[in-house]
Amino acid sequence: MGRRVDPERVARKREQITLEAGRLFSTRGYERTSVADIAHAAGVSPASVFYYFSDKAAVFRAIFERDLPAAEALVAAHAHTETPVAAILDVLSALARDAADPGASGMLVELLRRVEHDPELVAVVTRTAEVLTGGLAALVEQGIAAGDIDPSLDPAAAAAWLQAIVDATYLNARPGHSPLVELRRTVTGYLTPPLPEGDPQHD
Amino acid sequence: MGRRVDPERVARKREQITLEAGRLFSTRGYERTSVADIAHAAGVSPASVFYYFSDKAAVFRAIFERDLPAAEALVAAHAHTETPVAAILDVLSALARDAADPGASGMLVELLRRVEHDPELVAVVTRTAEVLTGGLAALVEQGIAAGDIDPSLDPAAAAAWLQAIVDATYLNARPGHSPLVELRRTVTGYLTPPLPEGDPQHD
DNA sequence: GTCTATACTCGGATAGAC
DNA sequence: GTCTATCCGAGTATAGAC
Repeated sequence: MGRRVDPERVARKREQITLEAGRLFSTRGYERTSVADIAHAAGVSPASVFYYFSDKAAVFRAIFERDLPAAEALVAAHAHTETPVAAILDVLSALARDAADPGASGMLVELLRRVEHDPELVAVVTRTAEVLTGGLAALVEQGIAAGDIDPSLDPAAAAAWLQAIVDATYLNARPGHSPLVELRRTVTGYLTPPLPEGDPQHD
Repeated sequence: MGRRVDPERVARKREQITLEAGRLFSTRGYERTSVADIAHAAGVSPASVFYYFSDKAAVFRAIFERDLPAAEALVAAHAHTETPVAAILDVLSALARDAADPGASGMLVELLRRVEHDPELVAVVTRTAEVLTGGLAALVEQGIAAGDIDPSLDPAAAAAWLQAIVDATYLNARPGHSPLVELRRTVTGYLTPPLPEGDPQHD
């Protein structure tokens, strides 16, 4: 009658393997990281990795499964605001926070590479992306309604573009240099109405 | 006494192999593309590939070797202008032109991945990047001098950031969607002085 | 549950004939 | 120059002992 498996122990083991795998994938790349490498880093045997994961691709997917709750929390935290543009900047800054981390850049690159070959990975990341896109699009709509954002923008398209800009900060990450200033300046410049010659003040 | 090798023929063969390799690398990825795949696509044997290239990595590098003259021509064509902001937009539009090509996104990702493991590839692409950065930085300086660009911007940093925005168009590429509108809007918004409350007119 | 050992496949690169 | 044939190393995944 004793419990056969300790789900908490399993979760810890998976977490441990996932952590080491993430480090290796981000630095060496997916194909150049062998399961033996992961097992060695995690202090287990290759066979144990296959006990906790169905195959190598599943190890990679596990890294991104925890992004969904984080994205939901981020969006929820800024859903109700009276300053939509500031909220957008906060969300994007949070997303770009890790850009300075040298491994994060490599991880994004590997992700972009892998999604083309792993349909299950697509399912994992599109859910996260949809949450972010939806949240950002809603904020863009609020900004338009408040008159702070150019009404000619399509909210969904703008949200996708803003995320692409954040991704670009990862790709062009340089050590010791935070992209936050450029990011803020770019985003505000993109969202703000172009002030076509004449309506300078309205208060 | 006849010439033993026909350099033009060699160039054509290399070009042919490079072309097919580029297609395969961009869709399947570097590691998942075997030399046998490239040879088959080019209609030659694997051994012939190694006759024209020292190894697989050299085939990949060859794809980017022709970018340097293109970059030099692009920069030279816009070096002397009286409308620096328009020139910058032209240069960036040209760079983003290929973003519509499906596969171009994959190629960018593969490149970013490979540079971390191939020092010779770094040498190839940094020369191209330096040409572009130098040309763009010069245009930014001219724009500042002309009063069209915010003087608080650092030309070199701005040039690097502009290239990051071009990368974003690749990441945001979707079939049937031209990135040029977002690109123009984003770049002008970034470069233009922010008009801080009070100096609406100056003529 | 975790290990050792291994079956099986595949890819890069070379040798040598023509 | 271009081919066929092949060597060698590596990597995923599994079988089965403990």
